[in-house]
Amino acid sequence: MRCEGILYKELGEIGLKQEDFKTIIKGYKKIKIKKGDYLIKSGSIVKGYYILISGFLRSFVLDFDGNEVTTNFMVKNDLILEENSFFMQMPTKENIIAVEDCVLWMKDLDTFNNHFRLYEAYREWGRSHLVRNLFALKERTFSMITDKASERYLALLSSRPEIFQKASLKHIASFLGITDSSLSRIRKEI
Amino acid sequence: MRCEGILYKELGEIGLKQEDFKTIIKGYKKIKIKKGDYLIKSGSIVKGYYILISGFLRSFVLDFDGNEVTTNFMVKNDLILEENSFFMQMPTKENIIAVEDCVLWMKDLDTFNNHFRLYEAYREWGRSHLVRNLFALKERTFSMITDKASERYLALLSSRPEIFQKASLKHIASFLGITDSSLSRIRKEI
DNA sequence: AACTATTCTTGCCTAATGACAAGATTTCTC
DNA sequence: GAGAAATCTTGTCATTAGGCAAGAATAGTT
Repeated sequence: MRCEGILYKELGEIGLKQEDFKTIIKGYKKIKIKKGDYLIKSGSIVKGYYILISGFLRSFVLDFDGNEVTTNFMVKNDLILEENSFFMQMPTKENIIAVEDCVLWMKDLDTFNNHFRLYEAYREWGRSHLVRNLFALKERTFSMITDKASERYLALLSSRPEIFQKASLKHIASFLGITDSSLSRIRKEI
Repeated sequence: MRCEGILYKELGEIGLKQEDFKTIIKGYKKIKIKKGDYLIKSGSIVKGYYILISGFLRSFVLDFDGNEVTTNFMVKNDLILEENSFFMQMPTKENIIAVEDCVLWMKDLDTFNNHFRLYEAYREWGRSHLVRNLFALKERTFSMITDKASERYLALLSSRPEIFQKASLKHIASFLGITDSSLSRIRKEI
């Protein structure tokens, strides 16, 4: 099936035996959500991690005044994992909303833990995802400190151009840590 | 031995059998470094993760112009883990330098992987540390976007007061993402 | 197509922070 | 404890980005 290609791509190359691979694959359920639906809602406990088959998602948190601050965008093939809530089973502060209709693979914590215990290669895979997320976040924080908004804008434009096809400038601005007016002016300059 | 108290505190409560606990403890080597020494140097491959027994450390990266940007401070009991370099065995961009003489427990990757494979409780422990680090980093990034410098200063002052005893204002300023002059003015206001 | 809502741009003014440099203060070293 | 080095403060001025509000442009809806 076409959709499973993503799981093969993600998990097919990490050195699992054929049958173990099948078990792991079976642990995923396919789910669909509509544009505007929430995949994760602030205050709830995240029940699974996801791999995005198709569509586009945006995550955000609310600041003190209730304004949305966009924390990330997720495109096809991305792993969607709110670590703190998923692993600790605590209410999350994050919201993840579908910007377009989305199809995803989902795996719940029990299944995950089971497979994690059984398969070393799967553990490696999970760990490397966590590490990559951490690394990306560190880079983002660093960039917030050292680069000015226009530089962050250009960097994002060249590293993740898909975002600009699907997200509004308002949300991109908030992801960059600036207001939409400022982003508009920056774009005018360039 | 007094130092081992930290390991007991970290690892004693995670539900390991007595003998497994002993094996894990034995995997640590004690190391000492002097004030001004580097625990981790940019460009090198990190060979272990550490638990700080005593002393104070500061991590930083260099920006484009070669200026230090302080990324964190580490106090007694903290876990010191440069995930990307340790797990992926790639050269790190981070530097970690001893602000005071330090004593640490260290565990290398092979030993870690071994124990990680054998003991589920140890896996849990490692995972929860990664998750906590990620969470803290997310909070920091969020704060960089939503709070102004003076608020970040006050938040740091109340959440991690030890830092103000041991780090210079210059380094604290850079951790907060501002210049030392700005920090000086902020402190004057308050 | 007409209406509405949302997004995006722009103007004007203000606030926050940086850059640079000069002193003041503290710390370190011999 | 004298001198050097690093740290911290302060002043002046420039730059960046925000707040607010009004239009322009776009998308969504019936």
